[in-house]
Parts: sequence; structure tokens; C-alpha cells
Amino acid sequence: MSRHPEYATPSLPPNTHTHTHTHTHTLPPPPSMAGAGDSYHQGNIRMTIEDPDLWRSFHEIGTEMIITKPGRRMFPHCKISLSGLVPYAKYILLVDMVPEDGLRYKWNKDKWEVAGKAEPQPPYRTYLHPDSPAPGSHWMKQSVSFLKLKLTNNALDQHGHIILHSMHRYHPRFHIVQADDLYSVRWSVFQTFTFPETTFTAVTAYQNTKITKLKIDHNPFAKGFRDEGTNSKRRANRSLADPERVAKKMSKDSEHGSPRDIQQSSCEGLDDEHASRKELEVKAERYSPWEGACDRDNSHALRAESPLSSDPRDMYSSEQLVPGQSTYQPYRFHEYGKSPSPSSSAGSVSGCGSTGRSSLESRVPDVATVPDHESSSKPSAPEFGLPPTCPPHPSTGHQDYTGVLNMAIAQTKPGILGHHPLYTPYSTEQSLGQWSGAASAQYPPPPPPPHHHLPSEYSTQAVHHGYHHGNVGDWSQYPLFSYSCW
DNA sequence: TCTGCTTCCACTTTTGAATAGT
DNA sequence: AACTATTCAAAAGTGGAAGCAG
Repeated sequence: MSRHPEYATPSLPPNTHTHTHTHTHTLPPPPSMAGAGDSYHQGNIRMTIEDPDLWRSFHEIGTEMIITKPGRRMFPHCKISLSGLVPYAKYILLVDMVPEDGLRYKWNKDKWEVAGKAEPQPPYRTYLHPDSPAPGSHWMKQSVSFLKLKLTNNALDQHGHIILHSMHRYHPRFHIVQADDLYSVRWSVFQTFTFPETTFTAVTAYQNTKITKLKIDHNPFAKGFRDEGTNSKRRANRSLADPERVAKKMSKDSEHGSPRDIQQSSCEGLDDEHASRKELEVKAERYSPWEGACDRDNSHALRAESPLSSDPRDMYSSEQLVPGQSTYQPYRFHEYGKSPSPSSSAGSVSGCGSTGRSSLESRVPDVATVPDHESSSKPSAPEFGLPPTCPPHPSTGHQDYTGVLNMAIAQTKPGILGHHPLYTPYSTEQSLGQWSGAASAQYPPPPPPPHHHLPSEYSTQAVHHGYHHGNVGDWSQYPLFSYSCW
């Protein structure tokens, strides 16, 4: 983590930040809370992404992230700076990956093309920053890195990596939750931030040679592939070691050349879209990420049968582009006649969009909590066997689930959950806002949604989750229970 | 045949333990 | 004895390429 002394005091004005951060978003203090004597909620949280220029240079070409079975780090990796937190209040930081749309893509010569509908969602996971929970002063004193976050295409992954589909597009979503521990999360206010330029396509092998070059140029681990470096030497060595291979390859190349050479991309003509996208540099919202996740795991059942899923974008869109100073609305419940009372699944169920507009669909995350494997070897790691908490709701049949959290914990502080019982049905509620993701430059625009965006008043909302804990017995019925692997 | 995925390879950086020095 | 600095080996992270499967 790089140090940012200018963040040592949260009172420091943002414009004193020496880094170039174009992607910031400041949420106004909630009217219902500001001045109410609860300084904890007088948030004016500001999040900026580190290395925005690097992200932008990738984004302009069309960022690709390798996903592998054992898990692969992101590059560039997610690194953010925070300000406006209450220094002495504890916060939890989370990241999850949100499908950009309901489409599958393929690389055709020099550009991405739609290749059909998205695959059913893999188990939904959220990465918990290993420092969580930590006081605001901790998060603000330096930039926060999610370096160890790993992406995998292994749906059966036991290491807690975030599971994605290859050839699908995603963007990371950052959640800040003021909570003393993970069990308080569900009653807490979420503030969610996304950065459009962090959108990427998950791939098992790089498609765009420009991306490969950028990665090699900027990723220190890939130094060996740089032109001026040992790259050629290395290949020479390899050739010497295996002449048979070389002979094979040469004959192959003489026939039709390297496929990657053919794929030299040209992304001209797409800049307009990209430019327009720049206008909305960051999206922020206040709601539980779990809700958004609610329709995800549920997607198999929901999408197949529900007319609400007719538009692929609806399946995923739980966010809405948020104007910089949009109005804060602390209780979404009232907007939709939901009771804020902790009547567990009821809230979740309605939040899961089984009865409402399509844009209100929730995702049901895979709730098991899985640590990064480093933590598994550390005795200090918390015994954090969060049971999967996504039981089918009895009254709504198989389509509705209480929201659940499947957190991937790289390395968490001991005692984070120590005094709490081992259950946590993080009830989730669907965001009411529909997020309309701007397409990356080289992508064809996705089909327009068949419905209108929700009014802007839903765009940034805080949700106090007050659901009851679910019945533990119910969780055991859920197949994803098995995710406690430390 | 084509496309996407897995595996292995050689190389690099990172990490942490052991050792030396103050 | 305690702390800091240095060294070094192991582990982990890279993209390329070959081979495999559907």
C-alpha cells in the first residue's frame, strides 16, 4: 500500500490530494441524519481510485482480466483512497464484481462482439478487505489496496476467490459499511462506489494484444516479457530446451502465422461513446450490496421463468448512475411500503423483485464466507464459518431467497466475529435504482432496456437493514453451505 | 476447423526467515 | 538483550505457447 500522508487527517480538503483523481464522488450528508446528533452518520464520504490514468489507459482499449482456476490477481488492481469517514468509527470495506450486462462476448479479429446471452451467474462472492473492520482513521491514512483479491472461473472454488465467467464483462463495486464487526453489517448503512473505467472483460487468455502489451509494460511481474528485457533471451532458452516444439511451431507459423498477430486491434470510431461515458465518472449509492447480489444467484431460477428477466440488463442492474450531489434517502423501505422492521425474509423477499419492477430484482449471493488461503494457514484468522444464508423463502417458493453474503476474506483480524454466534443471514435488499452502465469503447452498445430508468431519487440511498436473522435450520438446506474452508 | 480452456514454462517480484551488525 | 539492516531462498505472480475438448 502506498502511503498518502495528505490523507492523514480526514479534515484535509480533498483538493490537497496530490494524486490525480478524476473519479471522485462525494455523498452529501443524509438529511435525515445530519444534524440529528448522530455524527457517525454525517457522512461526506469521498472515494477515489488510485492510478486512474492507468485504469483509463486500459479502459480505452478494453480492459481484460485473466481468470484461472487457482485464481488470478487483477492488474491493475483495485486501490482506493477514502476521506470523509468518521475517524473513530469502524468501517468494513467490501468489493464485489457486478456483471456489466447480461451478455456474453467474443473477440472477433480486432473488437469485442456480442456472442449471446450471459451464462447463469456463478456463486456470488464478496471480497472483504482484510483490515476490516478498522476505524475511519485507518482507512483514510493511506490508500486501501485490494491487491490480493483474486478472480477465478472455477465455480467450485474453495479459496474464496471471486467467481466470474470468461468472456463476460464486469465492474468492481466498492462498499463501505460503518459497522463494528461483520455481524453488524446487516443493520448498517452501505455506501457503494463504482468507477466506470474499472470495467473489464474476464478472459482465460488475453484477446487484445494491446492489452497484453499494456499489462507487460506496467505489471512488474511481467517484466520478463518486455521487449528490451530478457524476453527474447528467455524464448531463445526455451527454444533450445525444446527444439521439437520449435520445429512444430515454425511449420505451423509458416502456414498461417500467429493468431494473435492477426488480432491487432483498432478501436477507432469508438471514442465518442467513451467520451460520453466520461461524463459519469463515478457512481455511488447507499444500499446493501447483498441485495444487489440477491438476484444473481437466484438467476437460474428467476431468469428462466420470470418475465422480469426479459432484459438481460435488468438481471444485473442494481445500480444507477448517480449524480454527484444527489439527494440522500435513508429509508428505501418507505418508498416501497416495506417495513423497516426486522421481519427477515419478508423484506428480502420483496426486495428480490418477485413482485415488483424488473429493476428491483435482487441478487441472492452465495453466502458462504471463505477466507483467502493465506488466512487458512494463520492461526490468528477468525473462525468465520458463516453459514450460507440464502434459504428459499417458504411463502414465495424457490424463487425468493433471503439475501446472503458470501465473503471472501483474505486475512481478517482475529476477533472480528469472535463474540458473535456463527450465523449471519445478511439479509439483502435489492437496490431500487437501475444502473445503466455505459459501454466501453470497443463494445457494441447493449440493447436498450425495455423500461425506463427509475427516478433519480432512488439513486443514492442508505438502507438500514433491520431484518431478523433467518432460521439456522433453513440454511443447512442450502447447498452452498459447504463454503467454510478454513 | 475454430474457439475457449488448461497446463506448463521461464522469468520476475515479493515475502519471510536467518544472519550480521549496532 | 533488543532492535535494525542485509542476505537469500522459497513462494507467488506473470504472459506465452502448446495441447486438449467441445
